[in-house]
Amino acid sequence: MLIRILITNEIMLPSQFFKCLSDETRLRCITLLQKEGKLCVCELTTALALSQPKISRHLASLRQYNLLQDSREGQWVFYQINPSLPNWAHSIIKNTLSAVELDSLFKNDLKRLQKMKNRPTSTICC
Amino acid sequence: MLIRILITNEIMLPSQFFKCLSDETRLRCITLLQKEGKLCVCELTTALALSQPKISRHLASLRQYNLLQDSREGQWVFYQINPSLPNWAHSIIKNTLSAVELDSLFKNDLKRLQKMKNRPTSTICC
DNA sequence: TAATGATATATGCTTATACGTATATTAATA
DNA sequence: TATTAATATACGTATAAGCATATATCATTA
Repeated sequence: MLIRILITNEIMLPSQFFKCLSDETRLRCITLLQKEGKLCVCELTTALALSQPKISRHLASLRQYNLLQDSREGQWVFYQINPSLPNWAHSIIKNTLSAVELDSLFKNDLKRLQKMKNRPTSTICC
Repeated sequence: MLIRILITNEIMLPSQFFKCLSDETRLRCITLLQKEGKLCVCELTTALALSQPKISRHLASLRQYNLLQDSREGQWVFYQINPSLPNWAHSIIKNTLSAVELDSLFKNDLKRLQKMKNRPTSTICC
C-alpha cells in the first residue's frame, strides 16, 4: 500500500533545489523534460541509456522534492517539470538547459530519444 | 608546503556547480559574496555565525571548483565570486540572490556583517 | 625572536548518497 | 485468471559529505 504525502504550499529551499540538480542523472532528466515537456519513464530510460530502477529512483526523489509532477496514463507514468515551481526555479532550469543544449552528452540523449521506436504519447494536454 | 594546482580554461560542469550550491553554508557564502563583492574569512565567519574551520573548509571547496577566487592581503584572505565564471553560472547566482534576499536567514547574515566591528577593508580594487 | 591574530588543514566520526540486483506493484491484454 | 510490459521499491554495500575538535601555517607586530 502506497501512501504518498502531498504537501501543498511547500516551500522550495534553494539549497534543496540545487541538491536535486547536483546529480548528473537527475540533471539530464530535468533538462530533457524542460526541452521536451512531458516524458514517460521508459522514454527517459532509453534517452539516458541507464537502468530503469536508477531512473525511477531519481525521478521519485525529484517528485518528492516537488521539482517534478507525475501523471499515470494507463501503463505509463509521465513526468514533467512542476509548473507551479517558483519563478526563480523555473529561470534556473531554463538557464541550465541553455548551458547544456550544445553539449554532446545532452545531444546524444536527445538523439536516442528521437530514434526510439514505439514511443507512447500522452493524450492529456498540458 | 602548499601546492595549488591551477587549471586554466577549466570546464564548469553544471552538476558540479550545483553541488557547490547544494549546501546551506556554501550557499549563504555565495549569496553574501554576490551581494557584497569581496569578504574575508573572518567577515563570513561573523556574518554566518559559524566556526572558522567550517567556513574555511567550505570556502576552500568553492575555490577548488572555481566558483570563488581568493586573494591574500596581509593577514586576511579575501574571497569573491570568480569573475570569469561562464555567463550561465553568473546568471544562476544572481537569480539565487534575488530568491534569497527577502529571506530572514539571509537578512540576518547581512545584519551581523554590518554590525561587525573592525572590519578589514580590501585595498585592492576590483 | 616571541607572541598574536587570521586562516588552513588533519583526524576521527557520523550520516547521507548512490548504486546494482532482486523483487514487488500496477495496468493492460490474452 | 495468467501473462506481460511498465514502473516502483527494498536491501545490502560502497563511497562521499559534513562535522567538531585539535593543531598547523602564515603574516604581523612587539
